[in-house]
Amino acid sequence: MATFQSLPGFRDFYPDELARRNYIFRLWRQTATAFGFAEYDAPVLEPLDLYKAKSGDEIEAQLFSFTDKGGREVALRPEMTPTVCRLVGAKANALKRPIKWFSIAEFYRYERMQKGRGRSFCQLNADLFGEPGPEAEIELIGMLVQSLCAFGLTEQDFYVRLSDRNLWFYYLGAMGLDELRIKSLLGAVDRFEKYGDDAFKGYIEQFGSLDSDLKQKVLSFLQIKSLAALEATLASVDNDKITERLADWRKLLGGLAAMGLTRYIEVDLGVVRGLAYYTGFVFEAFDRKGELRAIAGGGRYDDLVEKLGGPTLPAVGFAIGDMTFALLLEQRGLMPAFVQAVDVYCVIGGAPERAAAFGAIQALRAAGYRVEYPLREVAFGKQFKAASEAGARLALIYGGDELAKGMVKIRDMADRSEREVPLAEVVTAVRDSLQG
RNA sequence: GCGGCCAUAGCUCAGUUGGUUAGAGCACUUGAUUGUGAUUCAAGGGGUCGCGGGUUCGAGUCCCGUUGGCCGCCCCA
Repeated sequence: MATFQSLPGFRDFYPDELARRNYIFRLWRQTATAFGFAEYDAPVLEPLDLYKAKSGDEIEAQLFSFTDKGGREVALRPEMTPTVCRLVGAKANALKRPIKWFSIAEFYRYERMQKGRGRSFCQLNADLFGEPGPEAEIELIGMLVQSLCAFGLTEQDFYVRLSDRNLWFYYLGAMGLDELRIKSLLGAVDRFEKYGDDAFKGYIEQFGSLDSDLKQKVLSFLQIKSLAALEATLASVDNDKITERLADWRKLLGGLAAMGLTRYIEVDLGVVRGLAYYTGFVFEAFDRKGELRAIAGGGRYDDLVEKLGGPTLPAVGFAIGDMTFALLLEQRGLMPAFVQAVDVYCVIGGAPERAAAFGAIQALRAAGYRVEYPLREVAFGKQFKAASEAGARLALIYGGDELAKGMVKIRDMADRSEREVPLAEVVTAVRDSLQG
């Protein structure tokens, strides 16, 4: 047993695991780039206050935080949103709108480990700043869906639940409730799926009682699963904000429909997301089987840049975590096997042949081919076996017989055919063989 | 922070009511094989049985603690 282990909840990435992570990152990056998002990165370590500012003590308890040698209170980043707000806020006036940025980064939370959750994990974060209308949500939800579809996932595998905190506020506000009561009720809505009626306990403790008519209205609102039902429920409420908001909904759903994404989207007012900084549309992606925790989540946060000291700047963002996502891909058999196949394996007879082979090996590698050869003298049979195990498409045979004629033998590992080419023409011969 | 289950080789696991020097398969290395790759055969390396304490003539095995892992609760940005 090794003396040292990685810290609890942290992951080592051995080559095959890193290959899988790189695969996920590569398709995420490809997708984000296709959607016109620009990649950024920032420090892993941030001032603790950056996270204290926007969240409460519960959040702070799950931070990897400490005092550095200069006496600064610092924390490993638990999420990207405050950081990206800091970056955008600092240069907001110089950045061309809309600002579309993404990052793929590692985060740290001091939490108990669970399936799909560790103390370190990676996320794709995408954010769009400067667009107050639902056009921003269309862009981000479209990208979210494609970030999952890029791996072969379909509407059979996942769906996106779409909801709106604004409409909740307008609806409950029109009934005369103040902000405090509305926020408490939203907390209950968030928990209702899990706890049923017990979800309202907090509200009752806080405000003494819960009017049964109000409760009925909340319950029927959170069960709304379509735009039509939403419009029907709100038809009786005469309120300009609600009318405008329903227009936003139509624009958002219309845009997503035009992108062909309707089959991935489910309107579901039961989703409100716990986090306080969301201010409008919110959305979460889940696996259809309901076996895993949320795959992705996001929403609008129009006040956060300003709260963190920047200008007023509307924003929408989402994040996908790598752990649950990788579990989903594995469950659906969509995680490819990664074999680091080489293009060419050089079979080398002895010391003089080795010297001759090295020139070609260097030239082929410089030309971009993956070339391997045995570091030590090994019997021919072993070398062919090694070539085969390395997945080589070609074997270059530097043997005494060939070199005596000024030739190299090229063996096609798949069909076992062989031909000889002059030493000086090895690179072009390899190129021809690999292209053909 | 709370609860359940678990811990023997790199991996998957055997290991009898507590009894001599702790095993298998896979993987790895080497050889059979000094010019031709998926087989086969042989040999080898690798374990203070997670760690610490206790019971016992004797502990991988029983007891306590601890650390780590898996799963769930709280939480989930």
